[in-house]
Amino acid sequence: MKLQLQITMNEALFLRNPESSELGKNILKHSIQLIYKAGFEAFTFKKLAEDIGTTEAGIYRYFENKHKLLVYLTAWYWVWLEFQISFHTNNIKDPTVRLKRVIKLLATAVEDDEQTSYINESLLHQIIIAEGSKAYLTKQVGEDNKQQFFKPYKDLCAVIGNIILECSPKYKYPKSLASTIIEMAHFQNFFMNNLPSLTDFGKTKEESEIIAFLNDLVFTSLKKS
Amino acid sequence: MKLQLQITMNEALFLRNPESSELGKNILKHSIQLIYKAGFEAFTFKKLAEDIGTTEAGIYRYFENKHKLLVYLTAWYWVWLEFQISFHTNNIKDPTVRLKRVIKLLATAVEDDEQTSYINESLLHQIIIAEGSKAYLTKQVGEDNKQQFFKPYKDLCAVIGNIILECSPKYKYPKSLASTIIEMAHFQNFFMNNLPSLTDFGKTKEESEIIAFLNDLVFTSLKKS
DNA sequence: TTTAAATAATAGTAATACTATCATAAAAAA
DNA sequence: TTTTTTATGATAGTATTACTATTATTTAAA
Repeated sequence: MKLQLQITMNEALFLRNPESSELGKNILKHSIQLIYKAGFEAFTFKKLAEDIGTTEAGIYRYFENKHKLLVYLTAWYWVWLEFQISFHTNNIKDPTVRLKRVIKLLATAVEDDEQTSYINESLLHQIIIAEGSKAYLTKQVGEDNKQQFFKPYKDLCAVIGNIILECSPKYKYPKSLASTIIEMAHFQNFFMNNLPSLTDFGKTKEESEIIAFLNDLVFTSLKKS
Repeated sequence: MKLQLQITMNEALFLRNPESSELGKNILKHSIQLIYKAGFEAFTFKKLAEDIGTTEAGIYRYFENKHKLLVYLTAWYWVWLEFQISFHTNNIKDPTVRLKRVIKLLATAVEDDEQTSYINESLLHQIIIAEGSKAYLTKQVGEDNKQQFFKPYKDLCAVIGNIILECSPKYKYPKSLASTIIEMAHFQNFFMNNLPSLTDFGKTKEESEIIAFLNDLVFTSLKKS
């Protein structure tokens, strides 16, 4: 027996539910590997099909295009991460301890959790760092938003915003601080590894330093107010 | 007579210097308009050529591909912004006043300054907000960085980092805070206008609120240390 | 056992991202 | 002024991408 956590995704993100078949699961699994290896720009459905051993048309039955697939993967990640957060902060009363835990979860490379065999959370985390913003930095962001594609991201942001308010009820920018924490947990990681002079962690390249930076940033802001 | 400020760009960014000819200047001018209107993904050299009234091959004589053109535009913007910052903070002794001025310049929509007829700084600022990260969020970031394509961005970050240190010599994360300010000045703007629930400014959509948020974030961090 | 649904195999199209060639016009050097 | 260089325009062509459509075959459900 095995506990399987099933994430229900927005139906408008796919044509056929990829979690409902072997081919679908292979699409998720191999797209994560391919995007991770080649980057989103070089990633094509043709290469993905070859990788899986199916045809291009086969992929198109599941996803309209690669943008939708990226949005699907990012949405999946945010849902998963919100679950991780609620799991790991459960029963912690002190909101500052909870917020610290959140920052750590955001900024730490995840280990593949084996619960979902076809999603490698560790690779997916790396994809979110390097490609995640491309899901919304488009001309269709308004359309996509209307279809609720970014709800998981917004939900996570709201959760973190609420913890911030618990820490400091008078703080004026809980949501902006929440989105800042999320984005910076990823960007500082990308910068540290690729453009190190944009950070103070170029020497050590330690995630723990990003966590320390974010903790300092957040808790001095909250202590004051 | 007119004072013309000439920005010297990294030669590896182009095949032929676009500032050296009418066609080149047209490429810059129209690419800014097109990327602004259609977004970077939908932007092609063919459309650009049609817009200008030249041929695709004509564009390729100046830029190797559209990625290089985007990197060129972003690099140009950061050089220009650093000049704006040094101009507007000149003779201000108090580093906190200077840092506030910097935050304001980063977060404020610029007016087209007419000094450079073929570059519309206002549109370019919007492009940087929506497309700027795509210049470095690629698999080639390492290669591009070796060729110094991101030097203007890093220089600006260093300048801001130094002002931060002047404000607060013991602060431990000047460069990370600088890159956070730069990125968040843009991302909070994008979120405010496109995914407002990720911010606290969805109602008013005022840039002044972003500035207030960043000031609060930065100066509580610096006051403490 | 029939019927429906999913997949594989194949083909085809329009657009994208280029490269190459040659003629001509304009500007710089001789 | 003539020659030579350099930039542009016009045209063509290729490989890849981003799809859509059709039909046959396999698998699973009724």
